[in-house]
Amino acid sequence: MAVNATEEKAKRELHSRGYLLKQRAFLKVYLITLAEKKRLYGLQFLDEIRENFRSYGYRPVHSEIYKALHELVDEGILKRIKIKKEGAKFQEVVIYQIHNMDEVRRYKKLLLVELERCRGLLDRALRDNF
Amino acid sequence: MAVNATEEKAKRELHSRGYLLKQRAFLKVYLITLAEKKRLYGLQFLDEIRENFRSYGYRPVHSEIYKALHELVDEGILKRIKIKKEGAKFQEVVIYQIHNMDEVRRYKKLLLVELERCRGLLDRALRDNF
DNA sequence: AGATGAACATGATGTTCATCA
DNA sequence: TGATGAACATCATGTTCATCT
Repeated sequence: MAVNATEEKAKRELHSRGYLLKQRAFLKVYLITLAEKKRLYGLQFLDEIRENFRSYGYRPVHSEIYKALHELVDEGILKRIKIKKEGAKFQEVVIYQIHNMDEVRRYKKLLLVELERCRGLLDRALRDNF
Repeated sequence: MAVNATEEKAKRELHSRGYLLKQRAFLKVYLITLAEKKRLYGLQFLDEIRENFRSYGYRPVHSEIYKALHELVDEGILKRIKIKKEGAKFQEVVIYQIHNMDEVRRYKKLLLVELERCRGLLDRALRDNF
């Protein structure tokens, strides 16, 4: 009895009191999906996401991206790979790749439910107020 | 040149950096719509909204409702009416009613656009990641 | 006890600074 | 200068306290 504490904690990472999804979690699904498709480093993830949402006016900041990436690594979902970047200035860069596919599936499943819940909330608001 | 400062300010009341709608604004549309339909006081608004979103797991807190109501009054959208509540304990209660219909329309128009933008964001995320 | 409201605390996010290559 | 990251600041929201009937 008493609702599973682990579950409660998981919820709090998604939202507060059941309102809309936190930005951090929203970004994390995108980072996972992008990591599945391409080999990118921090600021490239940022660019991709900004570009994707340009028309929506959504423009996340770089520190949020880094924090999200760090969390994904801590949770064993992604892994870090340091790479010497090509070009005139041999700069070191941190690439993120999928670490554990089971964890990826678990997280995405969670987010699918959550995104649909949020969409339901907005649909409801649109119906109720307009 | 330089985007209208008033407009910028209005945006910041809706969201931060273009991410999803803030709870405060979300609640405000509901409070307006409810005030159009019924004569309610603070905690009754809260109950109605909680009941409406029970199945979504969304459960706002009382202080947010009061803050939202106060803002709506400050913005000239709602007006306060003090009423002696019936019953054994003649308690005073604050009813909220529509104050300015033009302001109501203006705010709702703004929120319609915003809610649709947010829904677009979520739809996009669902398509991009699943 | 129910209602209103303010004060205060926390936590998510944004801004700025530091370091490295 | 671009990239990474941490430190720090701010602000939205949640928790707690005070007051009144």
